[in-house]
Amino acid sequence: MKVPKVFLKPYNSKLVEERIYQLWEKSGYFSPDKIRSKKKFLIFLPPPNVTGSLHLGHALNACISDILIRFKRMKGFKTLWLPGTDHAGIATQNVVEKKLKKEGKTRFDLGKENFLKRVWEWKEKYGNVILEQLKKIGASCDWKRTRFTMDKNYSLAVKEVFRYLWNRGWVYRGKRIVNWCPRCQTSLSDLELEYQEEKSCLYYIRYPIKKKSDSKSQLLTDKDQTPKYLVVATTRPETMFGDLAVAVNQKDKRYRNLIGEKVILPIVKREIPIIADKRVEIEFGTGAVKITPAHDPLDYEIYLDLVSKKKSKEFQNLFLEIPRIIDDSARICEPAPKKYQGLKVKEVRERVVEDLKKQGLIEKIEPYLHKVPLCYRCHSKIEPLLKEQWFLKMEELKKVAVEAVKSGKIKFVPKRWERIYFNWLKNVKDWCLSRQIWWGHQLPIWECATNGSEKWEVGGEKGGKREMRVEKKYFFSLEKPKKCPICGKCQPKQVEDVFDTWFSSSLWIFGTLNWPKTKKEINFWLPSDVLCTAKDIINLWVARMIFMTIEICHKIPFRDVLIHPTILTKEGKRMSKSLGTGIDPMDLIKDYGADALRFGIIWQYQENQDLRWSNDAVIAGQKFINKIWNASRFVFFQFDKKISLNFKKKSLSKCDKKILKELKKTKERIEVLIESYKLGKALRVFYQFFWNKFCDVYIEEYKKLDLKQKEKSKIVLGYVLFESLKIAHPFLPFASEEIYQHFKKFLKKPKSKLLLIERW
RNA sequence: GCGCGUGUAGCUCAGUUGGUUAGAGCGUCUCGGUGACAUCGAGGAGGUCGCAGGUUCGAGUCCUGCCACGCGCACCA
Repeated sequence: MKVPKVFLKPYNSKLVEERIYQLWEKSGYFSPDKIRSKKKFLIFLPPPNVTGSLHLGHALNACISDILIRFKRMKGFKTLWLPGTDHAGIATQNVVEKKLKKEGKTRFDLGKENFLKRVWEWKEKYGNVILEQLKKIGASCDWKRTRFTMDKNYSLAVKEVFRYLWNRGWVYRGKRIVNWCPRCQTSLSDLELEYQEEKSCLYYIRYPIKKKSDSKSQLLTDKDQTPKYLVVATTRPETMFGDLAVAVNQKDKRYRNLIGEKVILPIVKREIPIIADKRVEIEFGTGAVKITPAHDPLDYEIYLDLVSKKKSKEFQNLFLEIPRIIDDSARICEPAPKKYQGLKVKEVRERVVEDLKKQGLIEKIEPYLHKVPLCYRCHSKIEPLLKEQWFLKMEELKKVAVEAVKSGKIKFVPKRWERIYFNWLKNVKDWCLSRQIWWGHQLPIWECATNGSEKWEVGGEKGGKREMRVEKKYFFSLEKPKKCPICGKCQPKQVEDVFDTWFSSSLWIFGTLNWPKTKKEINFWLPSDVLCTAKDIINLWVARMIFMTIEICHKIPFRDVLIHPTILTKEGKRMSKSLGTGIDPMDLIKDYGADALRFGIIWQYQENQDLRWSNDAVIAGQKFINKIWNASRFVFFQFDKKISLNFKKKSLSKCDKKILKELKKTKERIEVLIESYKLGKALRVFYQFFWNKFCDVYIEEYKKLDLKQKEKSKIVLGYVLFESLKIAHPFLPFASEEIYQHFKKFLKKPKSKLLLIERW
């Protein structure tokens, strides 16, 4: 038989990949609906942000999942790899805002409605780029089931989950120091921060001590007297206008007798008490801390303690109102002195220090290295501000999450990542759900317009004290209410805040399975088999999916959590687009082909270690694919007529028996390795078998056989190649499928139209 | 400060429960177009296995300490 013209050397991915992918898609076998089987296998694609484009990390993730899915599909499982995208609240809003900025506009110029229109337009245009890129690397997702976190049904799921949590009494409006991004103009959760080292200063400021016996305040700054100051060390002198007290440790002998006395806050000359708190570290700075409840979480807690204990009754009147002296744009505001108002925090810091110096109130300034929190989306400096936000109580949910992993129902692979998970859950604070951006799911909470009294109560456990609003003012409603259920007469307004984007992500498992419209799919599909993801979203996403899915569906979301390594640059640095250290997988596909890229990624993928990317492995992949290609050509040249792959044991030569034995061993080993996610090793085992055993040894020995034996052995030749193609397919789907399409023509009775669905 | 990970050939990495001469890919060197394959074949060079101790008949592998790099968490007044 003639070898078809397209079967030319060398292998050319450009002539193959698109055509083959269409063949697969058209066949419908990416969908589970076409597969009849009692065994099922489900993987959820971690939904990439609509702002995203594929990087090597995504590619690694996709390769692993695709190998598992393809393997299981060939094993006869009803397989579903469910894809989708995440609306990615802040990230997406920022992208569109940046675009607007180029037009010289802000989102406020457009107004909410028009701005959201623009975001939707942007999403429709660019939101699916990453999914198209996934197709290029061969991902066999069921694209018909592609979901988006703001689909109609998904949005309903968000509301229904919230209703559930609301009815459980786990949602409350609380006052707390939140991480505020002055650029994005929103609160952020602790997990949405990045930290950066910053060289700054520790300022030692003298707070004059008010004389005890004096009824009138009198500053003790006369040079003749021994000046009596309480020296406070701070990195943020500009916040001093918000000070309500100075705290010392009761065990600190230096200050013990000062507790209960008062100091004069410099510049504004306000009297504030000296209080005791055990959280003040004696060794740090001077051992005296200024307490600024509106701008520091620890200070706020100390404040709450004082208020709730009512121990310090004499200070009560000082604590009526917490002065907030930094506004939402990180500028100094009232009640700070007029001269500083409207200026940026950093500028005021310098000015305050200057002013204090003039008054001789700066004792010393030390250089100080510390980490400052940044917004993980726009990298602006976070300003801790006292704010009212919506919180979700974590007490019960965290128990659920801990139990699921501790009991072994959910396993982390490698196991050591469990520690990260448990550690976070152990210390987790209530989840700040509300964001002050526009792009996202608006909270289904409504506000009664008539009942506006302020009633707050301090509650919560130790270390997690909070102020909670207790009076009836807000209520849950799925739709716009016709009548206010609280007062019965007003027209309630929906709260403007939207959900933390990770709140909607936490419902991914069941939101994508058409809950709440139906429970059928959940019952059929859950739990999924493995979640393949990166370590940086273990808490942000994985943990939250675990408790949410168990709480809502009473089923675990997945059995295994496969944490894959991070792909680093050759220098061991993080790949980043902005630093120009990123490598675009699409470029590699152009240069070497998708299979070569997949080979390169999986070849370098070892379970434990972050990998330093090297293109060499992709080159090796290209060579290997070409090797398979050429070996196949050789095999096909042997066929002068259609054959069947059934051989008789009697007719086998010595080398036939040997290679068949090796094949069997290889196949079994690879199966075990794939099942335990050791894909890099599996690929190497196959590589060695095919190249060293099959090509180098068996084919060479075959050539030496006499004509009569060759006639019998060519069936073995074909059989081993066929089996090899099957093994190769999950790893190198395009080339193996292309070769199979040619192979089919030489077979008397080809079982399947596609290698994709050949039985492993 | 606490914890985790890593350190093996020029580069990227394997190395099972301690057991001969420490492996692969890429690169490099020599030779070779011989029935698929030069994106190939045959062969070679290249390693004090981070450092220092210890356990052992025997350590890349186990223990202790140290060094270097990376990461996470806490503190961050």
